[in-house]
Amino acid sequence: MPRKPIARDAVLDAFEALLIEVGERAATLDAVAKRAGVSKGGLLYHFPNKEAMISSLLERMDGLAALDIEAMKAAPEGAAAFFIKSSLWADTPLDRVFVAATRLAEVAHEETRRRFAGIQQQWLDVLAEEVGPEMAKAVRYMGDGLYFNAMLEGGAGDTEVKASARSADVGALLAAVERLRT
Amino acid sequence: MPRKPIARDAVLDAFEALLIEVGERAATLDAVAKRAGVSKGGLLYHFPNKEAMISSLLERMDGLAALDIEAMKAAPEGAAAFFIKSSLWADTPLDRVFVAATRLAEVAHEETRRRFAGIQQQWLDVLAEEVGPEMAKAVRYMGDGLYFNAMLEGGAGDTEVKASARSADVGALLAAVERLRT
DNA sequence: GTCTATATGACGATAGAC
DNA sequence: GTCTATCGTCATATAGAC
Repeated sequence: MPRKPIARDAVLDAFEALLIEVGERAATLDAVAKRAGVSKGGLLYHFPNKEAMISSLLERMDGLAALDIEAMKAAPEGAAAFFIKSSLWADTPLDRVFVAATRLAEVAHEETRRRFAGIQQQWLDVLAEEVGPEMAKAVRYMGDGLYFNAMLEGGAGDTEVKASARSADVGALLAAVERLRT
Repeated sequence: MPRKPIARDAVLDAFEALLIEVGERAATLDAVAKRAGVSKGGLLYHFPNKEAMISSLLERMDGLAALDIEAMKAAPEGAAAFFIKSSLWADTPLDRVFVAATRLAEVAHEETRRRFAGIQQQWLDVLAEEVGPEMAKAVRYMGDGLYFNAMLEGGAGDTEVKASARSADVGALLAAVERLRT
């Protein structure tokens, strides 16, 4: 029963971190290899080309998203409140892949966009069960907006200040969700 | 009283269109020149380097955004409803610069991020006057979410279908805004 | 498995003709 | 003002040693 290779994951972690911190353009094979502590040749042994690396990142995203959907369904505070709270950047593994993958989507990477659409639809379905299809949309867009702002900041300066500012906003959004629920 | 140069604007339009349709990475000087119908050398006569082209695009964005803020303040249906409606992609000049500029922000372009932050703050101020600071945030994030989804699609396939799907969502969001206003 | 070359091809930018 | 030609740099990917 062989364990999953470690170096491969380290490379993927480095790719993810660079996408988040410096954007798609600077997440080059050279930079990823250096950050992962391997040579470029070593990197390309694990992933024959860059597209393969992206594919693996999307696999990781789908896996973590599936776990998140389950947690959302089982959340005691309700799916809507869970969704808003988890739309806030918390540096979780899921947050990280999401932001990383968004950097790729912005570069017009079609496969990435398709994956996002699939996950968003699942969220919407769960939300609709709780608050109805109409209000589910309002909640969904609020969460997307929260996420969008986290993503726009990325590794920019003063990230902590902005992140805590958004954290305060979550209270307002949860209050809004309460009012919409009735 | 010399009119503004035409070729310059044509180049800027081409740059904007490419950012929207194919993303930052493919919006190269070669591609922009070709689309604008000039040679690369011709392009670089108007804009000494790529950064200058980006600066001009951001100037265009700020100018159009200022007009939008004024319209928002004067909107008969109220600022919040105006904001939600105008967050929908409608292929207006402002919509176009926004999406184009977002492509740059995603690539960790600091100056672009700063401009966005400035505009968002102005929106929030106007919204707060109408519905109070707390609910202004809810409205703002809904609008951001709407915008985020339009942006994620970009020039992707089947854009029209998705755009009309979001158009239907606006009704739900306006209903939500009504419930939050009271 | 991981490394050091190196090939190949873009991209941004400059020089200088017209 | 707009063009062609070209340079320097950097990115992806390949070949082959260890």
